[in-house]
Amino acid sequence: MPELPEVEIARRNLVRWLDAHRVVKAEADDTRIFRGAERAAFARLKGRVESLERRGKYLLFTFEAGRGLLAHLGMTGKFVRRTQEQVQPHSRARFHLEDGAVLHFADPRLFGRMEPVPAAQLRALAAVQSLGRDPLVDGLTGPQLAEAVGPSKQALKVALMDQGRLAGLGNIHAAEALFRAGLHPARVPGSLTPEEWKRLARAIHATIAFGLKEQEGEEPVYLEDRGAVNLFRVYGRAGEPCSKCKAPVESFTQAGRTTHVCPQCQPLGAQRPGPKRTPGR
DNA sequence: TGACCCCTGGCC
DNA sequence: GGCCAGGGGTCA
Repeated sequence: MPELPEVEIARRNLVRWLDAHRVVKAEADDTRIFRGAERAAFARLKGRVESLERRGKYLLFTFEAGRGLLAHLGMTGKFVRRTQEQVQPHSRARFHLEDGAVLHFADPRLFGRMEPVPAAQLRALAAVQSLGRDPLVDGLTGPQLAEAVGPSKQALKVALMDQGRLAGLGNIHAAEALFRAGLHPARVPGSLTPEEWKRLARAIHATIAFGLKEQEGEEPVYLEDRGAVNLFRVYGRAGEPCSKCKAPVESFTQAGRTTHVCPQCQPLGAQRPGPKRTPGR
């Protein structure tokens, strides 16, 4: 699914496409990607895109004339560039460019979201305001991670995916970062040492960098959609031997999501993952 | 704070 | 043919 690296790749592609050619026409189908937002306002987006920012998994478009768009790819959304003749399955919204190309927002499951708003209001939207630190945009050190995630009473992985604490990590990259850091997803955030926070911050950066490197290119193919090729270290590998120690990778459910973990490389240790335990530090 | 919901392609 | 996947919003 689109998490921080996938959305960042989408942003880079869009910048490249939209820098070169203005939008001459925007149109969108009547689908639930607009939720409560005004679909007619989407059709008024045109001209040059002055800036395109990413915060967590959100894209913030600023068009000329003060028009703006907040976009979220949901779980299956992607932006692709096609010719006018090419048919794009599940196309929900389109930008027609002056060179004749068409940028489609394609989203089979309709979990994505488009919200046209005046550009001046983009940053004030609740969805954007409530986002925590973005590792790529804001940087992320061990102490900063500890400050953002440490106070959470939720399991470590659940807290990492809390967009209000840290913006951009989803189920896959959170699991991968924890594996790289050798930390169990069920650890209590308050129990991590400064050294562990540092390791985790580094692991998050490494996971994001890997995702960016693997997915750079014109056509988005999400890592988990690459057929038999699983490039992840633990995600989707339940029952397989761990790439480091050969112990079988395990999976369990946390907050309704599947978590993958190597019990050897990511020991839970002596800590009781039980509730209410005042964080030691 | 957690359970549920949306939605459909892909896989068993 | 049925179940699973899950980001994020909503609700109890």
